[in-house]
Amino acid sequence: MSEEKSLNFIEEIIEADLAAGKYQSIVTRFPPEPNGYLHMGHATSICLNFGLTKKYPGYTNLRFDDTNPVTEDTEYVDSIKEDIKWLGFEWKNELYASDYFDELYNFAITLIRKGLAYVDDSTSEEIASLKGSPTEPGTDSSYRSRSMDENLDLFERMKNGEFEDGTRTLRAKIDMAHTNMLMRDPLLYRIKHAHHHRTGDKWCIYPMYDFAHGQSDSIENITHSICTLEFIPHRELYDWLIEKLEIFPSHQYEFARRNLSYTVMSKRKLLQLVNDKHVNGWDDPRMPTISGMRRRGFTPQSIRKFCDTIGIAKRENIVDFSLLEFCLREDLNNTALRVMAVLDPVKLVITNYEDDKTEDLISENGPDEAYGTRAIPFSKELWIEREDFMEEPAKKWFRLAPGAMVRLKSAYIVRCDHFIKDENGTVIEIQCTYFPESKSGSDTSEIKVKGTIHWVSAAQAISAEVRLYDRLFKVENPSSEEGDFKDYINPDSLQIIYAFIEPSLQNATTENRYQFLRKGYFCLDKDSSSEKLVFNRTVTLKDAWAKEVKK
RNA sequence: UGGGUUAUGGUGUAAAGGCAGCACAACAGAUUUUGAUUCUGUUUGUCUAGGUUCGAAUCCUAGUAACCCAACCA
Repeated sequence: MSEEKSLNFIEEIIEADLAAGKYQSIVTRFPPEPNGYLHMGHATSICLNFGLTKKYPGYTNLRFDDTNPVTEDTEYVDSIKEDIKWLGFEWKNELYASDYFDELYNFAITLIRKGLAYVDDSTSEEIASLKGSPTEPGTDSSYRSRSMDENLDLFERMKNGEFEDGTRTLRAKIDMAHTNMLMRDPLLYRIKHAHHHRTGDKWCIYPMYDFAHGQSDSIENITHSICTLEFIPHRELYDWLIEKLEIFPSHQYEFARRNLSYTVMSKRKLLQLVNDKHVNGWDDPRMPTISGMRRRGFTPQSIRKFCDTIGIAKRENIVDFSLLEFCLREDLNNTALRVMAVLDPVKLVITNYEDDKTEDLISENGPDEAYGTRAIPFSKELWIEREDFMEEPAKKWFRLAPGAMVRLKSAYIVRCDHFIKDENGTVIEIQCTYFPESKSGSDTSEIKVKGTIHWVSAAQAISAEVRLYDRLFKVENPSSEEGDFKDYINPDSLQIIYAFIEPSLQNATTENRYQFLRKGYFCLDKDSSSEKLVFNRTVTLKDAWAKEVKK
């Protein structure tokens, strides 16, 4: 009795291919260029490609598309590998387009011998002007009719380093009047005297994307090469090269990249945010990078669930950020340890509690009994949340107010008798009496209260820095707004506060996730030390009262 | 003004000529020692105009809108 989950269009293609016996098993690949950090958009591609070969027989390669030495670096290779592993996926082979440089060079010679490629001495400006426009055909380069021998000779000399950068290129000979601009004699190789992160100074000519990607797919026997919509025009060239080279026929399929509301998702824009110091690096918890989200406290499960839920299609989209938050909270609710922390403290004094007494009260650690319990110190002076007291209570107010009663979570019911203000009118102390017989777990008081609030004992509380994050942008789709996307940055996306947290948190670890009761999910930040704890707010809890207040 | 791709509630995604479904969001209620969780229910949709058909989101015709393509980037 398997639940009937509908297939996305790529799964349909794969099932048809498998059913027709076209393939016995499939091979996919995740092909990042190592020139930046992975973000949520890559996560969809990773979940798709690796997910496919979990569902169907076959495997997925990790292939670094490193054909442009000036932008690429091993620093990125390492972070990409770390991010994929963290997301919970394993690649079959770790490969590099640069592994195929010799083979690619020979492919180019094959093309020249077939009269399908030529060396062009034109400058990039000349090439651009002869290219035509989408509505006008291009013009043949005057070098297009060079003899095969001359092409072979010049291409070899290009490889040998005889020419300066930009003085010559190798181009495919297709059709300068083609309606698809990419088929107008596309560049295959360019000269770059640059150091490559893997091949060093061995090469001074490097293949273009179009002459590397499809060929690498073919060399690896990739059956389904999945990319995003903007590569649709490339498919015609992809197929042309494979056909002329007579190599393994990989096929390209395209899906629409997923966009998330209230953020941006292009390497270029993310790089600007980092360079212009709008965020503190690629792993800033506000960034939609995998490393940023990891630091923020996202779990791999929640990201995988999200990718699975939004699915795959070919139309333009902006996914609600709230769906990501839902997937996050769903996972965190099941795993986070429950603790108490007061983010905006005000003193609460229990006037009828003994002055020097401290008692240990028992509180549950997690969402169910399996997580066990722990002892929390309770005493006469506590910190409670400032927003849990209202001098003049609103209607439907369940919390503290003069004369009102609430339960202190895992402790006693208290009644507010007095409060003290400073000269500015700010409440600085709330005085209560407690009901000893209302003790949590053995309550015989028969007092019913509607509200339960969290607290920490003032004497034992420890102080911690807490970083509260909000959305990075003020608008749903910063990229589609007038002017520069950076004009729409939310200036209040980071708020740093100092909170009182319960003493057990002294042993907090980065592996654990915590729910600060009634306040949200938090995780320990890497900036923490034994003297100073730093927590990141991953996401708030849903807040029905906040909605009520808005009305 | 050429070529390509796409159009289903506020959002994302199903329905391969036969009941427009699912999830998020929103709203209402129940439970609750977290105004959380959980549970129950409600609202909202096939781009437009024609046509074929017993029957159309799906097929046909004509429109409309959005996105992509003129880097020695990927």
